[in-house]
Amino acid sequence: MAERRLPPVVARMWGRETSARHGPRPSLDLGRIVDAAIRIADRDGLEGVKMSSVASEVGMATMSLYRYVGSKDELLIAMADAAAPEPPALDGRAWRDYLTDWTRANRDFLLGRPWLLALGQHTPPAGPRALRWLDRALAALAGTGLGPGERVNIATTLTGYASQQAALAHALNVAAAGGPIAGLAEYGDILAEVLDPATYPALTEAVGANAFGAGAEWIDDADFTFGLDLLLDGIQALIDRRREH
Amino acid sequence: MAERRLPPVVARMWGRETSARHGPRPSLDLGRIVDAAIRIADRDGLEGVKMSSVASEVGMATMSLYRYVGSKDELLIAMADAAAPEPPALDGRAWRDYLTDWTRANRDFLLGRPWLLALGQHTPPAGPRALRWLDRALAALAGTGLGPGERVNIATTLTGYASQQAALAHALNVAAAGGPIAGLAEYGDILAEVLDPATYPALTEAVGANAFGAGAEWIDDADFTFGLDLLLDGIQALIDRRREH
DNA sequence: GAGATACAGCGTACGAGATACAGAGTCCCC
DNA sequence: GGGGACTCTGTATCTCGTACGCTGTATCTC
Repeated sequence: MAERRLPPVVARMWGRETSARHGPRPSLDLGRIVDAAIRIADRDGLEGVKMSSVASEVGMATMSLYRYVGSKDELLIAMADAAAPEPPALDGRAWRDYLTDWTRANRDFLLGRPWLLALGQHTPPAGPRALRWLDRALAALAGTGLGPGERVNIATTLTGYASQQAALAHALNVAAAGGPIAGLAEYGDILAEVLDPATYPALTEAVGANAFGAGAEWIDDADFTFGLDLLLDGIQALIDRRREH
Repeated sequence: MAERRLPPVVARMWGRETSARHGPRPSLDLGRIVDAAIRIADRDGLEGVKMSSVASEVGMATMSLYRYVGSKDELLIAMADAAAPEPPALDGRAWRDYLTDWTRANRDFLLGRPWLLALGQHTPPAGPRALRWLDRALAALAGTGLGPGERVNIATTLTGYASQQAALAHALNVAAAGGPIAGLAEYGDILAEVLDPATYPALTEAVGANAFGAGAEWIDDADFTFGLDLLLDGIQALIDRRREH
C-alpha cells in the first residue's frame, strides 16, 4: 500500500502552499485562477473552460497555469468546491427545519451553476466549502442521539437528493429552452410517435392521459418538498427508534 | 417555435433507418457498433471508447462509423440505453414488492457498468430499454389510484435514488481500490490533518469519533434498503391519502 | 556583496482525438 | 446499361491538453 498524500490541488485549496524559499514571488494564486475559470463556466458553460481561455482571463500565458494546478482535472476539482456558496446559518434551528433549508439551498446553487452537475462528483468532498456544508448538517443533527456515522450518512443522502433534483429540473429547463427535445409536450409527442402499445402498455396509457403534456405534474417545488419530506420523515423515525432504545 | 424531430440516433435506436433506395446495403447496423463500444467501455472504461477503437473493434475504418452515428455524443447516448438490461418481470407482484426489486436492479446494473455513471443522463429517457424500465414501473403502480403524472414522478425519483446510491457505492469502491484517496480510513486521516476545529466543530467531532474510520457505517446494502423504504413509505402515504379522498 | 540555486513565466512543440472532405467503388432503379 | 445515390475509407485539419526547456529574478549561502 503506497503512502497517500493529499492531491496537490486539495492542499493548495487549503492554502497549504509550499512556502517558496528562492525565486520570485508568484504573481497569482489558485483562487484567482479558479475564480476566472468559474466566471468563464458561468458565461460559456463548461466547454468554454479551456486552459487557454482561463489563462487569458487572468492575463497570463497558458502554460503559466500549470505552476498552480497540475492538470485541468485538478482545476475542475477546485472549481467544484469554490463554486458553492456558504451553507445557510444554523441559528439554533431544529434539525428538521435547518436541513430542509440546507437541502433546498444545495439544490438551488446547483441550478444556478448547472455546469456543476456536468462535473459529477467522483470524489468525496475534501474542499473547505464542501466540508463546511457537511459540518453544518452534522451540527444540526447534534442533539438527535444519532451516531456519527449515521449523521454523515444522512448528510450524504440529502446531498444526493439535492443534486438529483437539480439535475432533473435542469434537464427540463434545457428541454424547455430548446435542447435536443424541445419540452415536455414535445417529449410526449415523440413518445406517442414511437411507442408500440403492446410492448409499452403502461407508458402508452400515461402518454394518452397527457402525463407529459403541458401542465403535467413533474418536478416542481411541491415535488421537491414532497420527496424531501419523505426522507426527513424517515430520519425522524430513525431518531425515535434510537431514543427508545 | 422550430419544428423538432427526434435526435437522429434516437430514431435509429428505434430502427427507424431511412430505407436506402440506391447504393450498396450498409454492412453494419447501429446495434453492432453500440455493442462494440459497450464491450470496450466494459473492458477499458469510458476513456477507452474512441471513435478509432470502436471502429477497429467492429473491423471498419474510423470514419465509417459516421454513417451510423453522426457524432460521438450520439454514440454515447445510444450506449447508455443499450447498456441497461431488461427490467425485472412484474409477475403480478404488488407495487411495493416490485418497485423494491426494480430499484435495486437499477442500482445493480449501474454498479456493474460504472461508466454509465460518468455518462450522466442529461436527457430524459428516450431509448427503448429506458422506456421499458419506465413502463414497468408505471404498470406496477397501475392499481394504486395515483394519477399518471404522479406515477411518472415516482418512477423518476426512484431512478434518481438508484443512481445516487450507485454513484456513492462506486466512489467508495474506487477509493478502496486506491483512487486519489485510498479509502475511508485515509479520508479520515486527511480530514484530521486539515480541519480547523473552530471552523468545523461538528466535523472535527465526527472525525474524532471515527465516523470515517474502518468499520464505520456508510453506504452498504442496509443503507440502501433503509433509504428506499423511506421513499416507499412516503409513496404508501400518498396512496392512502388519494384513496380516502 | 557575489555567486549559486530554485523557482516564476512562457514560447514552442508534440500528441491525441474528433471530424470535414473528397474520391473510389457499389448497387439499385429506370 | 447508364445515372446517381449511397457506402466505405484515407487524408487532412482543427482543437486541446500538456511536456520541455529557456530566460530572468529573487532569495539564500558564503
